[in-house]
Amino acid sequence: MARTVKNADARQTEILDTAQIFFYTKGYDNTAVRDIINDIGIAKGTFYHHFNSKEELLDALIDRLMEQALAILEPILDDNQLTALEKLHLFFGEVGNLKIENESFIRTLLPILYEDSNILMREKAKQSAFNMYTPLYNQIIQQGIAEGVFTVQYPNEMGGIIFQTMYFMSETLGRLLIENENKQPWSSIQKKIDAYNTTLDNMLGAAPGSIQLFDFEPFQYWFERP
Amino acid sequence: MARTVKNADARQTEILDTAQIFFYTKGYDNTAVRDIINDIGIAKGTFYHHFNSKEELLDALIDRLMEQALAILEPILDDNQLTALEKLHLFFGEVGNLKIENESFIRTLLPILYEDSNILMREKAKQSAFNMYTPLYNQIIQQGIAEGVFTVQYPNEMGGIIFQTMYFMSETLGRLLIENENKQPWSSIQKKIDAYNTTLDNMLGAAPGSIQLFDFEPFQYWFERP
DNA sequence: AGCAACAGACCGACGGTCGGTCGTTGAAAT
DNA sequence: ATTTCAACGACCGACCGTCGGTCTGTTGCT
Repeated sequence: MARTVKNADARQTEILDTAQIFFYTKGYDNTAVRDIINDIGIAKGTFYHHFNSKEELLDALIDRLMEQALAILEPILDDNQLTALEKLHLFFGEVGNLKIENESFIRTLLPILYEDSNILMREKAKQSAFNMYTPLYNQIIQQGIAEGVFTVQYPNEMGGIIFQTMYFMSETLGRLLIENENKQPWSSIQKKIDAYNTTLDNMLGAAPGSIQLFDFEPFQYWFERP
Repeated sequence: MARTVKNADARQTEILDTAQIFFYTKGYDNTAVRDIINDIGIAKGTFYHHFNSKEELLDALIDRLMEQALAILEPILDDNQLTALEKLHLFFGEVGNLKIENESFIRTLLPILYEDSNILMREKAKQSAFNMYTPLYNQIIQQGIAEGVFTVQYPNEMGGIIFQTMYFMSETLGRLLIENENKQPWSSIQKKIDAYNTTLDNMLGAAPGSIQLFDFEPFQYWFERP
């Protein structure tokens, strides 16, 4: 095969980009290294020259995703104009990609993401996200305490717990969005969301109704049009 | 090879027993179907006569584990002598196997359990446990509300959230127990546990100090002797 | 010349398949 | 009541395709 030489960074980016498309489309386990290299048009040896293993590729991909997320989150965190509650809501909305323009992307991604064959990717992403989010949340919580809107007994321990709760909420709702064949009425979904919001209020010692992680309208729209 | 015939149930149990030992010792991914059949002394075909796939074996094993757990939990749940708080604490202690006599077993199991190569097993177990625990917790929560010790706005949604929080606490502590090379002092571990207990108090609207999921003494002992 | 980038034949291990074997069993035939 | 025998299903193990990963080179840039 014709040989084309690129510098290492460009080739790695090319592999990462292609892998990301495959992982989002077929899932990690169901994507063979062969799929990726055939699509790019490189040989096995080239791939393993840049990555020591398939799993290392996954790690690199997740690292990149985390950097991209951090690039969105840090400006929010550092914005002195925003209250702690506003930051919390922005954190969830911005990176959760809960926007109407992302609908078709999310609708195709979610079923793949939650397949059994994609567990490794999900788990690694969760671990990385946990490590990234925890200090950020801790900072927001401290700000909230300073503003008098949060009352937290163990502030430095709370960021991680908040992340875990939000993560589980996302996972629960994500799975509902997939499985929902109009089985559950919107009211019961809304109740679940309210329960999580209330739980977060209680965890943070915030006034009832402080935490509102979802804009209901677009989300209801998603649920009722499967 | 010499041929021995057993009835289907006996053979399946034999395969399950052997698989369990291997999965607990080497992990799911690192156990080959060949390992299991060689150990028992049966052929490939025999295995696939009883189970359609390796993953189906895992599912069956987890189902069995859940049944065993349920056999412990239901008598506790149905015991009219116990308060909601007592049941909650028993639930955690009994099935968490947090007993001194299990120490060596847990010390060998945990590192295997939390290996990347064991994610599928962990995830499936979590899903099954979630489905099993949620209604049980809901029942305890209702009892607690009736007893006046819990104040919960969304009782039917709370069981799942409680499970998730406890699950994450277990995972966090389990990982700390593995990784801990005496890095973290006991006081910081204790603080984490306290944070989770307080969080659960807040989530359930219980009086501060109601939830005490750990006996500190044996657990501290585990942590300080790695 | 030297070295990073690339190529692709090759390897062992894996989960799973398939055609066939043989012990067991229950009902029909004696 | 005993014998026969066909159907059943537990069991066998050679075989298959695919996978991640290795190794021995070759190419082209500096």
